[in-house]
Amino acid sequence: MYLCLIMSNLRFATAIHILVLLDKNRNELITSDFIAGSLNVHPVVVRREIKVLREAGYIESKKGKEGGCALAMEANKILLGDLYKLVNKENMLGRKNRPNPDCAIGRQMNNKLDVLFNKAEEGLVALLNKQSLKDFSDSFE
Amino acid sequence: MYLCLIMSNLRFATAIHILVLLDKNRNELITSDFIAGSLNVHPVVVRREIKVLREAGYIESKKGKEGGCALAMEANKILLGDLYKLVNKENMLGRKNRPNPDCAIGRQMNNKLDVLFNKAEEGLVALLNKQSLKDFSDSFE
DNA sequence: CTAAATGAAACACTTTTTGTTACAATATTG
DNA sequence: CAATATTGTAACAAAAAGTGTTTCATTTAG
Repeated sequence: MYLCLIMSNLRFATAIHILVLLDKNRNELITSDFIAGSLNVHPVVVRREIKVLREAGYIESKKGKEGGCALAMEANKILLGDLYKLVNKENMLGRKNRPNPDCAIGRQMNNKLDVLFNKAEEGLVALLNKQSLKDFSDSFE
Repeated sequence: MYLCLIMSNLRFATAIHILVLLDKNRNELITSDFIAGSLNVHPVVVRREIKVLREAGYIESKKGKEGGCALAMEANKILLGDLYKLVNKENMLGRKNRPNPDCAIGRQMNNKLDVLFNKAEEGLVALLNKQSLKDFSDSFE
């Protein structure tokens, strides 16, 4: 398991933005250019995140002219904690030093930090999972 | 308030390592060189973190020959959630894009994310605050 | 005075993250 | 079938964040 405690990238904000737009435009195919316009980033950045969301089963996309993407799940089944884990999959664990193994404390430190970080991660994900994409999206006017 | 969800730096791990060493060597002044040896990093990196811990009142240091630093508080008064906030003070809020203000969704997004991130941060800090430096330090053999 | 330590600034280096270009593949429309 | 609009992806460039290092002034003990 991994733990990310500092949101040092924009991926969670980007992913949730994409999903809200798709939820607000159900029954339509939305292009990455349109999403990029709302997010104010490059369309390729959007497509990168779309790939992750698609592979996780949250959305599906259609290639070619008149293509675009749409939600592939009910919005109330998409939980924000799961989304958080998804976009931070690779580097979830809090970063650790490589302490001196000759030091009695240093030797044990990373195992202790792992325990601490894992507990924190579980709590955080559980907390975020109390809210679904639907809850979040419905809070918009 | 701020929220950091991904631990993309080593500062929390470094700060907690320093504090555990000081707790395990109470009644002694520990040099940044000694700490750096245990952490396996440059002494200046240690002194940078020591400055933050000192200004927060957790430790005090003595200059000059035979100098060093020591805990300035009881270890059970130092809560890990507070420590987490301290080392991530500047960039705690999850990072956000700068969405297009002409988009009805984009316009509202960052306020909504702030609410979400603040709630998550509070929960995370509360969870970490269940553990003090003493609890953590005592778990070492 | 000398030695050992902190304090702090400045800069270099590395890693992470984001932005951009380019182009192949695919599907729709006429 | 040709033209067009779109996704998908790779490769690279640029920017930002984080860490490492050098340097030196200051302080204190002996």
